[in-house]
Amino acid sequence: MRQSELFSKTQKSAPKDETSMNAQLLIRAGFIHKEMAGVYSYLPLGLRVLRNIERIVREEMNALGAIEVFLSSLHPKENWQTTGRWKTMDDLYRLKDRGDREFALAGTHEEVIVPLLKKFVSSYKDLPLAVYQIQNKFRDELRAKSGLLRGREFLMKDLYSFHANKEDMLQYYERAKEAYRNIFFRVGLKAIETEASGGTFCDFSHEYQVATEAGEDEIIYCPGGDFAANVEVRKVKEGKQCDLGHGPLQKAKAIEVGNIFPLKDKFSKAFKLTFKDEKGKEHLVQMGCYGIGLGRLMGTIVEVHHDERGIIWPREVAPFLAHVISLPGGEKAAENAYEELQDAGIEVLFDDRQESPGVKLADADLLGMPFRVVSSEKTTSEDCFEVKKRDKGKAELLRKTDVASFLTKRT
RNA sequence: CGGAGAGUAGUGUAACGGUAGCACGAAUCCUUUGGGAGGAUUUAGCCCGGGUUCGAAUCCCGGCCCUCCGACCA
Repeated sequence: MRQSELFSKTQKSAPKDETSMNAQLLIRAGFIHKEMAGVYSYLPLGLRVLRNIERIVREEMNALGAIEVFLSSLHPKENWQTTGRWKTMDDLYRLKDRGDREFALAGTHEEVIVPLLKKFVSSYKDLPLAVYQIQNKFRDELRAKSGLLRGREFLMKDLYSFHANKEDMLQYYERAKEAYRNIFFRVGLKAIETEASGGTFCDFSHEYQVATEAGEDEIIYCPGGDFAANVEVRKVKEGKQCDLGHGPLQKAKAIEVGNIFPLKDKFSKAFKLTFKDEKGKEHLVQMGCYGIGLGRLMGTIVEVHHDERGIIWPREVAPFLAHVISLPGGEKAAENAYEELQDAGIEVLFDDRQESPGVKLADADLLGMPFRVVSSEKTTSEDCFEVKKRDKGKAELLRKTDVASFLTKRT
């Protein structure tokens, strides 16, 4: 993509009210636009990041054997009355149509997926079954905050699994953990699998927590990685020695980027979602549900991967792998590099704008592509390009023909 | 929802109760070009509604809205 054709622009200063790093950097860099507190639009570069996160999540969900659907956002009030949450879910958006008929705006989708599956699930032969979607959720947060970290409207991947018995559900639950670990690793986050409360749903759940001061949760974890719990479950104390000799347990603030629940029959009971076994006997379906907030994930990545100059996107989620910068004397070679790198299958943002070198280099740091490829009078005279990794201090001169392989090399 | 702070141009920031100014951005032209370049000309603003006052960006009241702390939170 040519930067001269990109309508979003960078800002030198962040909006004065934004104190959270992800909001400051993503707004300054033109990735997102705030419509109101907790509600954001995604601009071209931000959308590319979001789509990359979605792609990773889809790949891992599909590998888990889950099937994608797209459920409605407007829900009949009756479904929410059936589970009792029309009254009890405080952050549920409730709305009326012109005839005063009431609806819920999707805050989550158990109320839709469970009754939906009643239509299709009746036999043990229909199980197990796992469906997921990537879709907006709406929650009437009393206090939306911290940029993309807590919104009123946000993109979520929600997976629901359905099983003939609890053992099968718990087995799938373990496989889902594996998928979640893969997802967080691929988006460049070190997520700690954390024991957490099951809330009103079940005895326990697991959260995926990324330790950072920007977080609003608190976890206690073993530095050796064999135990972690949200402080809400109070099973252990900070400072207690780890049983396996990894030293004292530590406390840290963290962002919850994922949460998985062994629901059992909580919702299948409410909607009477049942199946008949081999002998014709009827049982409640056992369920699990598994969520990841994708916008929050993007915000978390920025919280963790940035420096004083801007964002440092991990490779798999970066909007483009390379940022080709055309400086005076290197314009023509830059054009060639733009075409040739794309021909080699590399996604390139090409800064072809008529701006001073200082502006272009500062913007490259702010936007945060993993590689910066500079073409100038100096590099052209040596038949080279200057290549710099965003997270490394020094640049190196590479022969033009070596650049593509250098960028695609996994290091 | 409780508490605190803030709303002035696209962004950031000034102005004692008395002419709304500066920087960046944007536009035009000239000169520049390896870390947010210089000159000239131009563009654009007091969150909304009341009140006090000769006069309100400024003081008072109400509302809206944003941020932060807390509470809440699949």
